[in-house]
Amino acid sequence: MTKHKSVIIIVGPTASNKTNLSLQLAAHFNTSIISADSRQCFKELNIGVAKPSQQELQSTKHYFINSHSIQESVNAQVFEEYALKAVEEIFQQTDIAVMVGGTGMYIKAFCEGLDEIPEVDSSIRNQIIENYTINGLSWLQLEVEKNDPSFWQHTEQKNPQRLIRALEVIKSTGKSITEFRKNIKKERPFNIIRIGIDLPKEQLHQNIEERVDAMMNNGLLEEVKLLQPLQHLNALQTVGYKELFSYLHKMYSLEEAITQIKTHTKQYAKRQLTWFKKDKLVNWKSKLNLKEIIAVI
RNA sequence: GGUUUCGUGGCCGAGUGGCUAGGCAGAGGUCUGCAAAACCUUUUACAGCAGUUCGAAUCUGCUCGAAACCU
Repeated sequence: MTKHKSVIIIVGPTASNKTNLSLQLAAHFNTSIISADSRQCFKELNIGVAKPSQQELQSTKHYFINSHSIQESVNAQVFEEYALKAVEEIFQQTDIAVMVGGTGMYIKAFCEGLDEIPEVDSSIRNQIIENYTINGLSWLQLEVEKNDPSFWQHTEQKNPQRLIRALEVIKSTGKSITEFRKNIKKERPFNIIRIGIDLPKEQLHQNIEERVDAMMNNGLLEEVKLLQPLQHLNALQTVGYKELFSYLHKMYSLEEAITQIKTHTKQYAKRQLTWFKKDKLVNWKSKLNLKEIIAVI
């Protein structure tokens, strides 16, 4: 059975003009766009996450943009489910869907699926986090070593997020998280075409600096001030927001905060590239040439 | 002109005879439910010259440079 439906995924670092390309593609194929971005899905975040403009959002249907609240917990599994549904919906109209985004893990979850792990009761999770907050990393390390020694041997032992995850799974299911990790890539009922945008580093850095300046001119600081009461939320541990919270706490000057945003955005872009370069199925392009990309498809 | 204090890697900063300071930035990387997160690896020093010493970023002298005060 050959698959006659396809999802075109545009990946690449932040500020590489992916949004623009995705809009052109969607217009060309008369289809919709699924955003694969862990921050643009939040309706409360606007200027700092470089969303498409109102006009662009009206001209093309976008999924996973403004679809969630920063109060909700959004993660790779939520995205996988949401995006698969969206694709199904799009395929009722046409044979091609466009996905665009920079969140590597979300895209991986969409393409390959995640192993089934039973949902963890939030009270278990909260208790672990509370204990960790009070007793620190060494407590977490001891707990994991005691409860799940096989996982402990093979994990990043100083990475609290991974340790918390392993601990909550074994406490809630009685089984090690390693038992759930089958590493089976799910087969999707559609083709996946991956296109990566890779600009020269100097160009990318220049784009980033210009975009940060533009965000400030467009009122990012005002947006951040309004969100200040919620700054503890994970969704606000975001480049462009956390630095301005620090500025508002007088930890450094506005000028320093802006420099930090630029630096952190460049670091983020580098991490994105590291992730996507590992994916051998990505077809890399250095120019935003629609014809060239359509030729690949 | 004089007195004093100081000069540590791209930046901040500890060290006052022998033992990797550390942080930031830079470079490279990891990744199955917080991923714009979290974590790992890593390059670059002791202003210069001469001296004391087995051994000097650390002590002495001179030179250069900076700051403060005095005239």
